[in-house]
Amino acid sequence: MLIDRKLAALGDPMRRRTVELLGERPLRVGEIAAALELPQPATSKHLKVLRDAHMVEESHPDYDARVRIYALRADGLDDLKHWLQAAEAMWSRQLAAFKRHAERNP
Amino acid sequence: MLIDRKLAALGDPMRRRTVELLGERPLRVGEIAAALELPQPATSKHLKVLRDAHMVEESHPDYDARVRIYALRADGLDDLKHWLQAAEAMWSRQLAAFKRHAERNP
DNA sequence: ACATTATATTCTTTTTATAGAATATAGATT
DNA sequence: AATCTATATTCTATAAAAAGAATATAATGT
Repeated sequence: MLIDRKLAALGDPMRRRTVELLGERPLRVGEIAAALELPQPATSKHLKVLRDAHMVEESHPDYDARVRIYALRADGLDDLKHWLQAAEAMWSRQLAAFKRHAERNP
Repeated sequence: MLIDRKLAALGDPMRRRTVELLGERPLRVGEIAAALELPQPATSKHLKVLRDAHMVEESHPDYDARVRIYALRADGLDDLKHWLQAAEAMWSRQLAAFKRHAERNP
């Protein structure tokens, strides 16, 4: 499921940093690799994970067709937000039930 | 960091299902293992991961001291919510900037 | 054409995570 | 006391993830 891939993708510190870097502006692979202090191939692989999780997208600038620019994907957080909203609802229901239970058994 | 542990914890399908099960009501280890169709030791290990990520907590009922009941932890989603809020802010700033850029270069 | 640059893919090695089996611990039941 | 039950811990094997090196691809610059 996509939400699994997103959570797993963000579970890795390097990828979380990548997302945070892209939060400032779109970047080339090389710039990301430099910022992460990681070899380019490793960086490319992390980017693939983020791409497969639909968190980022690639684009080819017209001034140089070799370059790939990665940017946050507009709908990248949607599933995560939905899951978190549902989780929050569960959470508060469960906690309310627990509270009622505790009040009945003081 | 705790947020890393939370994201990584939720990245595993079994643990995500565990959280969703506990969203209905607190459960014993044995009940969770049965629901996941996973051996008890494996289940205990997943629960440890969730505990270490401060997502769930253990309690000992007084009617049987062998039993451990796991429940969602009240503050379990807080860091996640904060991170997501910050991420959303980044996201929309970045997308707005991209939009401005696109409008300048039609 | 040749060298260089940007990125991706493949392969290998190392690390980490997971499952599964066996055992440990502690408490309940008879 | 002996046995059974609930859960945790340890150990081993396996699978998956990560880094690193080497190579591939494709475009640019000379």
